[in-house]
Amino acid sequence: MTVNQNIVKTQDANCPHDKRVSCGNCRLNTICLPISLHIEDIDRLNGIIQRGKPLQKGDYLYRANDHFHSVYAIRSGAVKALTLSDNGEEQVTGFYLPGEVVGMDGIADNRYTNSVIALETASVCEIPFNRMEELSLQIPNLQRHFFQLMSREITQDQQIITLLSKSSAEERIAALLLSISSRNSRRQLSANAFRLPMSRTDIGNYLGLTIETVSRIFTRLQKQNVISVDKKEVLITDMELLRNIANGDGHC
Amino acid sequence: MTVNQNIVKTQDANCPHDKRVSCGNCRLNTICLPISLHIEDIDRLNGIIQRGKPLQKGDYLYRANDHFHSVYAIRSGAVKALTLSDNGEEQVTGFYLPGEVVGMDGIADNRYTNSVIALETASVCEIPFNRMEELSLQIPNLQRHFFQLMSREITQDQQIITLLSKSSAEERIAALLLSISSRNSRRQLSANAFRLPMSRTDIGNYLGLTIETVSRIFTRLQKQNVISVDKKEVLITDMELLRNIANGDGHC
DNA sequence: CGCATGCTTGACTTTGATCAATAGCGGTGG
DNA sequence: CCACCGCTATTGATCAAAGTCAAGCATGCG
Repeated sequence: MTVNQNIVKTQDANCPHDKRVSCGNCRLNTICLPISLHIEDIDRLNGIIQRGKPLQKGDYLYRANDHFHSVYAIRSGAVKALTLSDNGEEQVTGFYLPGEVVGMDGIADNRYTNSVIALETASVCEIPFNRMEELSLQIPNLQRHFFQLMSREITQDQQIITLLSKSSAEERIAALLLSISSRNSRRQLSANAFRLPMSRTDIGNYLGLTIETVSRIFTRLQKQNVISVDKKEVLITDMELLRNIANGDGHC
Repeated sequence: MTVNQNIVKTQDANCPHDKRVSCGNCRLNTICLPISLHIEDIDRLNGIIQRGKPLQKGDYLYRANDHFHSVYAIRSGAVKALTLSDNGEEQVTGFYLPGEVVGMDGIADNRYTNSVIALETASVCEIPFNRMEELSLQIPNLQRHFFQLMSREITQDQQIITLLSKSSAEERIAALLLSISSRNSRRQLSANAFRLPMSRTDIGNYLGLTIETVSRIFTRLQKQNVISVDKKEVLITDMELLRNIANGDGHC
């Protein structure tokens, strides 16, 4: 028994896609769960959560126009969300990393407006929305938590709006790098060295730039000794300067 | 008595800023309330709603960083929401017309991230959020309604992201005109003739364009006989063409 | 009336898009 | 093993859409 538990523990620690996890022992629960939830309430929430087999790179988690029934917390890996615009081209609306939640766009009309695609092998926790709603009626903090989650999505989308509306190509790239950096450090990973899970094309699409511009900015930032890029590996060598660039003080 | 009631009724019909309104008799309740709410539940919701004196043009409904305690349904007039970006300039994040709800950005961190300012004389219904939450625990449809409201805000913000990321200046203006048009017709107003409540500066700020570009696009659309503009009065003369322009088929 | 404000229009500049060529890399099969 | 392909990324040359700068006009208000 003790031996078995040790094995499980070891696998938990080593494999980020391990299915045998509950919210109670999940390393990400400070990110995706409200801090003020009681242990027994966490167990009740855990009881409704479904964990399937991991998505492979390129797999859809769901597609735009699918019937909505769940939101999903990313457990490992990374995904992108994208909408089809009226004239038919894709718009990447967000990248989601472990601990973050996708799918809330589907609540309004009971259909997802985004498609979500794995950028690399990724596992997710499925939260059936109807059951979460029922549970929320009994656990006020859970209700509050979901209101907050959705509100945060709103404020983040509005930050993207500001970025697209007001910032130069260089500022947009800098802001994206800083966003990924801070989200990594929230998960106890390095804020300075990381691997971008998405392609240049995805970055360009997300930031409203062409792939050529993205590439040029990366090399320019590298020449300015702000970052060092090797394919998808990024090393931020001058965090302070990167912040200045993101805030538009790059050239003044 | 009968006479008095008639007077009240007359004022209701004539003055959109009249305070003596309840959700039950509000002409906008199909827009801002869930259809599936029972009459007695509407009364309970109405019981927590506060209606103050109207805002005058330029008045703040609340300011970014204010402590969050309420969301607001616009009853009459129009308001704009704006954030301050990191480098200090304003970004208009939305225009809100009667029946629409502002303030949900404040839930995440108990502080508003936007400021909201009246574009013209406007009256609002204040919905204290804590009391709405309590009521939601007893009225599942109300909980669902707020999830949907917030989800709709998310999908709308994502549409703006797509607009800013992918569309030309002309497409952005066309899309804004169509948005206002359809929101007007939802309130039984003309889809073709209306008054823009916001300035050219606000439009440019919202759409990521300079005021000069906004002005030029308006005159260009007018020369193409798509719209007719006189100051803030807009007449859409070719709805079909305007839709084509918004979808990027304007020149192909 | 004179001044401030908001809008329009014109001339010129700049940023990022477009077009095009090339390089690197992983997989596949002869 | 290496020749070939497909895909992604980089780099350069040119172009165009929207920004900037500047001037002028209309409106409204003390």
